[in-house]
Amino acid sequence: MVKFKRSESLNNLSASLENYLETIMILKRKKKHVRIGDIAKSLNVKSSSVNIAINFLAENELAIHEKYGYVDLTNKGEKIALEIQGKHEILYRFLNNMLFIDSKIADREACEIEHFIGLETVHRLERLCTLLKEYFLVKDEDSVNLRRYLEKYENY
Amino acid sequence: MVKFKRSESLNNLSASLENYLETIMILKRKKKHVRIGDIAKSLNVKSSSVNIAINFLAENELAIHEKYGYVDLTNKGEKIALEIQGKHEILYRFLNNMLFIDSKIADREACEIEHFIGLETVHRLERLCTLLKEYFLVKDEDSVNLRRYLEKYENY
DNA sequence: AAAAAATTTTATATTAACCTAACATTTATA
DNA sequence: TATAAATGTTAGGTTAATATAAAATTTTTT
Repeated sequence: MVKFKRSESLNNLSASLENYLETIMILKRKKKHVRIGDIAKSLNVKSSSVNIAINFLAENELAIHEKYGYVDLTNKGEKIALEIQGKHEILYRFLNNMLFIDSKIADREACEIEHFIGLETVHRLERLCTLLKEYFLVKDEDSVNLRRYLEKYENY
Repeated sequence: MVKFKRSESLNNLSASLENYLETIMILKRKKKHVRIGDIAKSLNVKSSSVNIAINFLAENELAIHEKYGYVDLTNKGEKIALEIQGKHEILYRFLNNMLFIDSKIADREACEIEHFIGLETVHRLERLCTLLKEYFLVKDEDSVNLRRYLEKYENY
């Protein structure tokens, strides 16, 4: 029964732990009170796995969890969650609105890439999107043409 | 002593195994003969770890490895390695030439993202780069201006 | 060619992230 | 309110991916 043992100062979280933080935040927006089981269902893992991860986050002051009670984020945890969610959103929009990747695939890829891309990079990506929309995709027709051009190699 | 046990048909490789394939290919271009130790040095892991991974790849007909001898790729292994390297290259160029991300950071991020982004997505990304260069970054000045615009939030 | 050095392999250990199964607690209901 | 159902927790496994240490093999040097 090996659990989480990254006992040092914990300056950077794993993709998995980042996902737990992100999921708590998303669920909180819908349900107000988040429980271990909600997180498990949302992430498609067992509640025992969630329990261990959340307790680890709680030990590191990123989440709050009373036994058999609700799960919440600390300020520090929420800050990180918001950051990741921001990355996800920008990546998703780039993939879906600019590259016209199918929304399910775009979401899946954004969900992975968000853990490996720096804040500076996503900010620049966001600005590139804005710029392209303003100066390059002026008319609806432009967007249709871009899509047509990008999709040329669809059946690779 | 738990080793790799994904004995099923192995339709998709882990990021780690993809990196081993990619590394073998890159080293082969420089040295002709690749040894376990070269891979270890290149990936900053111990040769014992490399040994286990390469033998697993060999069992799955992606690499060739004679005891105490050289390491090579099978055709199947090379095909995968080329695919990943292609993704890396496109991602790197996008990050570095379009978003003006520092080359070391761009390389590091490309090296992670390459394992999570689909072929279709990178192909569209590549085409977007081509298009932007042709129609949007016509003069050198355009590129300078784009860079200035994207770097506005450098100190976030 | 024998000894020393370097490299590779094997055996064992560690860690993150999951799992199953059994136990504990809370909530709902008969 | 006692019991059943649902939910949460704990204990113990499994796997991928690494590590360390020691044994095996190859290469180099004396």
